[in-house]
Amino acid sequence: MMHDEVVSRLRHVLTEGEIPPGARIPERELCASFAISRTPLREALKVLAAEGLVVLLPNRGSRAAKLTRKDVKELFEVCEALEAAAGELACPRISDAQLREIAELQASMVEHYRAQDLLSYYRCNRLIHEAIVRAADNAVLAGFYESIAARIRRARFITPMSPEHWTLAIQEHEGILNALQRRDAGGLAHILRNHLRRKREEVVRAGFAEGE
Amino acid sequence: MMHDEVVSRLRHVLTEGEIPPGARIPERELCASFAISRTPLREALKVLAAEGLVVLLPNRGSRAAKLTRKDVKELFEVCEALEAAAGELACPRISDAQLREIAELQASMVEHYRAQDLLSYYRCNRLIHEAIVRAADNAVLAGFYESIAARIRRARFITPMSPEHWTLAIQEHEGILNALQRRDAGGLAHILRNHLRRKREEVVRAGFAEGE
DNA sequence: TGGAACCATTTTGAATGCAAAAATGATCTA
DNA sequence: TAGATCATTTTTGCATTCAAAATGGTTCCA
Repeated sequence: MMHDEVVSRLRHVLTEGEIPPGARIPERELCASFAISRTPLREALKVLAAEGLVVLLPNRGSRAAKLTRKDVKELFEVCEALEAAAGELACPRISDAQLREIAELQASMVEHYRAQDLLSYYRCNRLIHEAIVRAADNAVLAGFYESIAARIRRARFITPMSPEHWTLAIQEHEGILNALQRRDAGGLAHILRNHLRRKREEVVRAGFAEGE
Repeated sequence: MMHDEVVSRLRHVLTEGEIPPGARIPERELCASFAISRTPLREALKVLAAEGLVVLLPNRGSRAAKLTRKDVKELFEVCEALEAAAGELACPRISDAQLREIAELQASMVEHYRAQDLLSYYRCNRLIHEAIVRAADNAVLAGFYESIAARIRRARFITPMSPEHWTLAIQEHEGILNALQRRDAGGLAHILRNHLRRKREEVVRAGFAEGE
């Protein structure tokens, strides 16, 4: 198995919640389940520790990182800056095909909203944001965004969504698509910032705390 | 030796130019010079590969990453967003002591400019930018900034600086300090963006290319 | 009975060993 | 002599091993 694949799989295990935040990471079990030895697994753990998904306690093993309130605040602050930058860069760079793709995603997202299908809604939402970042055509930015998003995702997963927020989020997304289509970089950046700020409040309000 | 220390030392070896970009990383030599075995060194290599300082070629060892023109462009684009965000966040958060510290750094930087001491100037410049990021009080942002700056630094080190650019940079820094003192978040973000954009042009103009 | 001290077990972090892949270079052929 | 082929050496990636540290449990004594 490729090194990057181990990192990806481990990241998936951590982000998609199979190991809850704060829990010990069972080195031996994961070795068995990935069918690799401790060496490559430990390499992957160090990489994810550098990313902030894992905390390494010297001589006491590794744990899935907990998100403190401050972490959430910091992650959202940076995410805001990155998404706004992505939006600004995407406006002049986005292709018509990419624009169509986002419009389609937007349409199905609205469908899921109508059907009150939260999970499918989240999936579309995520795909749209990722598509915007991709349209910015900046690998460094995309990497950082992925890393931030992975950490935030866990927090968002556990927050319920109030009907008002949901409606508002849909409206904001209309604005995002609109700004993209008009190639209004400044406007898009502004909307994305507000969008993120609201999401952040939502997460924080949801009484979010995994411990400090 | 602590794991993080190996990463730091290796990062230093790579960024401060002891191993030129594109060069093979001599695993055995580094093991000897750090007095460690291959396992912890390889762990550090994977971490730095995730950071983008090292490229791992499967079964063909690791090399110090080369910066292509596109890399430089991408790094500066992200750096712009991060520094602007840092400036915005720093304005309401910066303490008087931190402000004084930056003012002092600014003063000695001007001194070095007068003395045409480029190296000392660079050092002060770097410390100022780092101080602003620190004042933003956001560990995630600081981590990303450090990672970006480490990669950019090598490019900047090899670019000479024209007298006009240097004078302009000094002027921009006056503006930066001024905006900080006035706690003008928007203004500071704007100046930092321009400042970075100019630095980027400088680097690109310097015929920068380590290869594609 | 409560707690401290001690020992066995487990876990961690790093060195070493081993098999597979790549680089090197020596030989052979046209 | 140039190029190809194959054996040798080196390097890489991973599994295993080993020492040190932490954990857990038991015993012993106040």
